[in-house]
Parts: sequence; C-alpha cells; structure tokens
Amino acid sequence: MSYLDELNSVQREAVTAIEGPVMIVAGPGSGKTKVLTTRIAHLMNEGADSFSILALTFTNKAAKEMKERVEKIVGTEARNLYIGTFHSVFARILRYEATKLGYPANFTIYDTDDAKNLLKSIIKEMALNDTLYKPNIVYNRISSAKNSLVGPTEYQNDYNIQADDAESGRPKIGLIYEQYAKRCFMAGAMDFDDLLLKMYQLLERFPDVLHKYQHRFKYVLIDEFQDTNFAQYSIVKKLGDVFQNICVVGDDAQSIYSFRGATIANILNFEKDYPEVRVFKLEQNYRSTQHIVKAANKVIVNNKTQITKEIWTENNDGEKIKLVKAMSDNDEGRIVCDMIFEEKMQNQRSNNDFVILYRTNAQSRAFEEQLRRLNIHYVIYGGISFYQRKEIRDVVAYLRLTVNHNDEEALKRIINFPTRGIGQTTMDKAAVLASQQNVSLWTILEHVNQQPDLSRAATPIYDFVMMIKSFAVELKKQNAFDLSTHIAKASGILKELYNDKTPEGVSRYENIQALLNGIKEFTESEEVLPAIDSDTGEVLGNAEGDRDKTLAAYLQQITLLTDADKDKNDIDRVKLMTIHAAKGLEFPCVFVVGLEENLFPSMMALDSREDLEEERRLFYVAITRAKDKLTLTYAATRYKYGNLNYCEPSRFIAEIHPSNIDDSGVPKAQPKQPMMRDDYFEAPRKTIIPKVPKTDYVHNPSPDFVADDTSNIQPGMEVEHQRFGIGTIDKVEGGGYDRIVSINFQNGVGIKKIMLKYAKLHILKSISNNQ
DNA sequence: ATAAGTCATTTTTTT
DNA sequence: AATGACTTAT
Repeated sequence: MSYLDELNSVQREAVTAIEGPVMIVAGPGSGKTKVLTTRIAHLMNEGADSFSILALTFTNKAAKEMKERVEKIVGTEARNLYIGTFHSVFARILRYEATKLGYPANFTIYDTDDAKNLLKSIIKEMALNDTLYKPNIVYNRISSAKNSLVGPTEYQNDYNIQADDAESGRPKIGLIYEQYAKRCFMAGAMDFDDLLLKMYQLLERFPDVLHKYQHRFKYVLIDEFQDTNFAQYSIVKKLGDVFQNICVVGDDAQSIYSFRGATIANILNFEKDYPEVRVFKLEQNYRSTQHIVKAANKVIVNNKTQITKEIWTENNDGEKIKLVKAMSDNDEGRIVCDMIFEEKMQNQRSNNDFVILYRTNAQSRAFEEQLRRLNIHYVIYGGISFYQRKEIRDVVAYLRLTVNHNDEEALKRIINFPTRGIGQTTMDKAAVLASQQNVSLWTILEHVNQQPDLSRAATPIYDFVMMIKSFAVELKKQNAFDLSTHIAKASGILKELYNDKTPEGVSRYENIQALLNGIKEFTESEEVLPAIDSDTGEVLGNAEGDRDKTLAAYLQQITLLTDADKDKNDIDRVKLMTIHAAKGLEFPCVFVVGLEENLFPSMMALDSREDLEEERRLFYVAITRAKDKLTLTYAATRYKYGNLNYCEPSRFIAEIHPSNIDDSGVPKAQPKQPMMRDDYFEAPRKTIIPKVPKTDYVHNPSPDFVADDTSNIQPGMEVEHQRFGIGTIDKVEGGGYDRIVSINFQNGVGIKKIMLKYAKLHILKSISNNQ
C-alpha cells in the first residue's frame, strides 16, 4: 500500500487505527489533511463501503479539498463519500426528513441577514425599545442558545439565562426567541443554527431515523474538532453511538471560533466520553522554518488553557521574522506592497506566493490601493460574498418564494421590486392581518379578495400572487436552469437592469448572468452530495438523476456558500483575507498586518482571559501559515470613522523571543503627530462643490451633479476632484450625461472611472493634446 | 408611493 | 468615512 509509505510513524499509526474512537491532535503544518485523506482512502481499501463514510468539515473549501485528495488516491469512487460541512450535510439530511418535524422538504435556509431582518420586524411588532433590543444582540443570544441545544421554552425556564438577560436589561429575549421560532416555522425556514438544532431534535425524537443513520454511517470523521460546538458534538456522538468509529482531528491551540459556540471542552471531554480512545499527537511541522516554529511556541505558551504540546521541525532556520512599524494605515499598505514587489523581483516569486492577513475585513482597503498602484493582481477573500449582492439576493428571493411560498423574508424583499404599487403601508396592514389570523403573510396575500383592508392594492397583489404561482407550476416541468432564466425574465428584474446602462447597472446584469450560469453548472455537476432514500436511508447510486439537482436543493446549498469557497487559485494573484479565513492554508510569504492593541487583540476581547487567549490562538494561526517568510507590521496611527487615532503595538509582538525577530528594517520611530489624510495625494487646491457622491458606488444619485461642461471634457485634460486631488483624463466613453471618464490619478491611486452624471469635475487646464 | 435630502450610528471573526 | 433610518417634497 504505497500511500502509507509517504507517512511518518505517528501519522501511519493514526491512519491505520481504523476501529474504535481515535483522537488526532495535529499541530500546524503537521500533515493533518494528509492523515485524514489517507485514512479515508485506507478505510476504503480495507473494505469499507464509500457510502458508509461520513466526514464533516467546517468550510466547503476544506470539504472540497478533502474530496479531491481522496479521489487522487482511490479514484472516482470518492464521489460517493459523504464529505461536507456540518451545515450542508445536515441540510441535506433534513431535506429528506424535515416533514417529520413539520417543515416542508423545500424549506428555506435563512442567512444571517434574513434572520436579523425578521428579528427586527418582531421587535418592532412587540413594541420593544429598539435601542436596547438590537437585532444583533438578540440574534447572538438566540444563536448561542441553539448551539447549546436550548429551545425557546427551555430558554425561558432556565434560571441562569433569565438572570443574565434581566441583568443586561433585556428580559424579553426569551419571548422574542419564542416568536422568532414560531415565525421561522410558519415560513418553512431554518436559520444556520436550526440546521444543527433540528438535526439533533430529529435524531432524538425519531428513534427509527436515528437508527437508520447510525447504521448508514459506520465511520465518522471530524475535521477541525476544536471548532465544534455543543450541538455539533452531541449530534456526532449520537450518530457514532453504534459503531463508535469516531475519528476527530483537531488542535486546541487553533480554536478560534468560540464566538460561534465552539468550545475546547469538546476536545478535553472526548477522552472522558470515550475512555478507550487512542490519542495520536502530530507534532512535527513540515511547513515552516525554525524561526517561525519557535516564535509560534513562544507565543502560545502564554495561554493557560491548553493541551501541552510543542511543535518542532527539521527545517532550516530560515530568515528571521521581519517586524515593521508604519506611520499610518496607508503607510502600512505602501510598505507591505513595496516589499511584495521587491521580493517578486529579487526572488522570482509569483503573486500566488503571498498573502496579507488581517484581523477585520475593513482593513483591506489600504492594501488594495497600493497593489493597484504597483499593478499587482490581487483577490480578496471574504467580505461581501457574491450571493449577498443586492441583485443576486433579489433574484434568489424570487426563486425562494417560488419554491416555498411561505418564505416571509423573500416575499417582503421582492413584493415591490420591481415596483408594482404595493407599498409599506399595504405590507404593514397585511402583517397585522397575518398575525391576527395566525397564518403566513403569503396566505393573506393569496386571499387578498377576502381582506377589505387591502382593497386598494388588491389588483397588484393578485397579479403578483398569480405570477409566483405560475412559476411554481413550472417547477415540475422545467429544470432549475431553465426555470430560473424564465423567472429572471418574467419577474421583470432582468429588464429593469438591462435598461440601466450605468457601469453599476451593467455589472449587476452580468452578475445575474453569472448566477444563472452557476445554476446551469449545478445541474451538470457531479459534486452534489448523493441523494438519500428517505424510507430506508440507503444512499442512492450513481445513476444520473440520483443526485438532487432541483432548484430547492440548489437554493439550500448556496445559502451555505461563502465567498471563500470559490476557487480563486487558478489565477496568479496576491491573496488578502482575514486570519479566520486563512485557517488550513499555507503560503511561502505571509504578512500579518495591523498588529495594534485594540485591533489585534481586538478591543472586544480584552474583558476576559478566555477571550484574550482566543486572540492569541488567532495570532498563532496567523504566523503558522508562513512557510519561509513572515512579516509583521503595525501602524503608529490609524483612521477610524474618519478620525485619526494613535496606536500601541500589539502585546503579541513582545511575546516573540527577540532572537527570532529582525527589526533592523524598521523605519526610525517618528515623533507622534497627526498626518494628512491623503498622504500620497495632493490635497485639493480648493473646494469645488460641497458634496460629491462616491463614484464607484452611488448612494443617493442625483441628476443635479454634472460636470462643469461635459461636452468639453476630453482626453489629456487635467481635472480636480474632491477626494483624490488631481488627475488627467485618459479616456472618455459614451455620450451625454451617461459619459464615463477614466481618470489617471497621480501619486499612485491608479485609474478611476467616474460617470459624469454623478460626479462633478472641475477642469483646471487642458494639457496639450494633438489629437 | 416614490425620490431626494438630512440625521444618527458605527466597535470582530463566519457556517 | 460610510451607511441605513428618518423626513420632506412631489
């Protein structure tokens, strides 16, 4: 068995111990994924049926990678493995079993935005103080309750929880939770946490269902076990109860999701729950240089809560860790991107070798600007995902409502988009009626003729209902792609956007085309998890059509996708992402930026030792991503909400032993003094007009803003623009108010496209232009 | 009912 | 600095 030859002795033991509970504690860079994938391959080689293996991960990306690597060893048989995220696998199972819990099979999955919107409505309807009951806070309370398997009733009966809520001045959260659960149920919707909670309830209340899946999945593997919460662990424990072939892989030192309910206790308890567990510790690091490995150990040792473990490596010393102090966030961006440029030149690196890691998504901007200046291609992971764009959400809402008429959030989103004369007043009335009669909003609209209160908007409502119903009829006749295309056209969305010739409008139109292409791909993909026979629990075979490619299945899947899941590795680009998103990845050159107190560690994490330790683990994860070149940067000043703040360097820097750090390249400390906002842009010489809307995203567009003289604007002219100072017009496209100018800004901002309709440019002079 | 204009809030990470 | 909620005018 050649695949075993590639492993060291501990790894091989961990792979071949296939019966009984196993815990693998795997330090960073210790070949964790290799062990997991080889283990799966080995299971199959030893005769395990591919349908009987369940592997759970946290991200779709990890699941995909695992599947691909197993496929490399065992071939296409790997496609029948149940490898997926907790959420997607449970969503899939619930799709077949939800009717037992009273949910439709086509249930909607509410994402965080949907959930918060619903909470907002509920808080408003209950006439609660909305400065106290913020959707965010309430959502987090409910979420952590669900992650601990606490339902609305238990929530209201739990002494400790009630005491906490009373103390924070929010005693009504229990009632909101109850109402929220009811509304979700009535809408046939589950939120992310429900996928876990309902899955658990399913296994608990229906012994036959439990029996079915317990015998179906003989081998259960959990990746990133340190990130499981109580609900996830409880489900896994139930599923694996018959065969006890549970293999968990994790590293307590890399637990960074406690805000989502993850608890290291699961790792610590595993040995208690399974006394006969075999534990393997993978401590040899194959990824990083000595300096990096030693620094990582030095940092993590400051945590009290941990399984003692020290990673070591046989690799070379390598370069020391570079520490850089910048004057401001913009300066930091410039220094980092210059270093990338230099490194590329000197050592023939490709863009793919670099990653810039930060604590919060908002930090990416300075780096983007500078990378653009140097013409280095880059890609940002995370942030606003494709599926969160307005136009995509609009189309998806139509699809969701077609599949599940009771989906309240989808309904509210599109009932008047494109505008059809059904305004807020009408919808408020309908909401009151729905709650009075204890039915869904859709039911009210469906019987609009029996509702005298809604008579004014009765006709448009009737038309809308008929349209959605006509879509639903097509569900059985057309495939997901054809139907979606039909809906996008018939709903009027495509038309609305097609008429919008602004650059934004064009890109929205293209996004919708991309969404439709995605649906087409889905209907042709082999990646979809195999279907399960809901009677027997048998996984259906390979035959075409056995994979669930209905529109409903697609919708349930995309809600669980994030931007990070898209494969962006094909193009040679520098990557920018949060540290959370970087878990499991490795790069030759890593920049960890924004190392300032209150930013990293976050000021939110300075209240308790536990929180601070989690930030430290986050730092540990960040530095152990690096193979051979690691750079840490921090800024002396940073802008927030437009205000300049002074910063202290992060305590984590001080925790690294000086022998691992090279701070020779640090610019000399400057006296603290405020800097100009636009360090690299010439300040405007005079104010032109008081307000200029942002140019690449129109907040409140006003046709009143026009250029001094649009007809005169032509290439070669120098103009002044409020925020970016001075630049020359490079290109002019289109005619009339819809003309777009490309402006080459000096001092390194690069090219910016501005639509004349929305921007006012002041012409300074015309540089000689012979054309 | 809609569009434009004014005001107030913003404090992390993600399935 | 940027965005969503609220107000006013049509």
